Amino acid sequence: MSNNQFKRGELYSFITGKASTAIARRLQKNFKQNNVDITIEQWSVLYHLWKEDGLSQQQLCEATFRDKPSITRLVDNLEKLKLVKRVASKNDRRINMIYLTKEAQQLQERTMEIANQTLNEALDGVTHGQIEIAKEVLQNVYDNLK
Amino acid sequence: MSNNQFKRGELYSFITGKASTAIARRLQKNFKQNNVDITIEQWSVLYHLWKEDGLSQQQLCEATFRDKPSITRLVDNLEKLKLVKRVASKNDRRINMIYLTKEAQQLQERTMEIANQTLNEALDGVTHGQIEIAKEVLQNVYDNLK
DNA sequence: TTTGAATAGTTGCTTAAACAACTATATGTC
DNA sequence: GACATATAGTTGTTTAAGCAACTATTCAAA
Repeated sequence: MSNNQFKRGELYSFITGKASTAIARRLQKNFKQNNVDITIEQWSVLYHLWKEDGLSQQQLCEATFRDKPSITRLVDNLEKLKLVKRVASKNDRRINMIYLTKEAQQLQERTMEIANQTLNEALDGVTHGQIEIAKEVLQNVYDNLK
Repeated sequence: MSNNQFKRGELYSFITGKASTAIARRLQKNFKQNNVDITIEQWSVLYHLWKEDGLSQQQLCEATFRDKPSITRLVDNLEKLKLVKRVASKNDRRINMIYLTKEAQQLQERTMEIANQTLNEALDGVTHGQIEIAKEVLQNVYDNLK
């Protein structure tokens, strides 16, 4: 089934993802205002480590939809900030397991609160039903392209 | 009215905009396969100039949701590619009017075709009604944050 | 067991975003 | 007209994405 239901202006806005850009910018701003000095990209890596600590870089690639060089460099920067540590796997020395430091563990509650608040700001006036449909569409788009 | 209807995993995916990232990557790939050697960011600037040639850099900032340095550098690169020209305004010498070259005019039809095809790939299996609702939600989010 | 392929991660290069600080021109007010 | 202020654009710096080419380790097949 083929669709061609977008007028050009709408197409453009969909492609550029101006809504997700706006959310990202607002989240970054809210981090800054709360003296959380990390980027949202760094936060997105921590987010997955809070769910499961000790992921490999490869697993972080899959979780965050980033390529390997991007994760290498994000982990580099998180290590400089003393938020994670690389630990070579004993079974397979190609693999780096990434572990959170205590400092990073303490960031979880604070930043998740800020992220939730940001999402509430973003979704003000949007109904639950609308959100469900938007989620379905975005997931469908992602599945079509991955 | 406040919403807190996202579970964390969903929140994350919404914030990271993985759908729009996927569309952007696919569009870039499709450009490349068709030997269109521009970035999608450069294309997004050309897109607005095709709608109205001779916009100022400031107007391009507003149209593309970018800040001034971003537009300065995109126009720099488009100028290097000989796709646009800066022309100082006679009325107000602070202003650069950006004009498409013939080369850039010829890109319009080809690239819009690729963009439309890409969007069709992305939206395969999504109904018109769903798209309408998703658009509303994304616009609402954007308006809440701008 | 050696050789070739696959996997995990790194490095180099180019493009872009965000922010602050800057220059140049225009405007408005006294 | 002089001075403060606003506006348009540029430059410097840091962070990140995407791609290709690279190293190191593991695995598999002959």
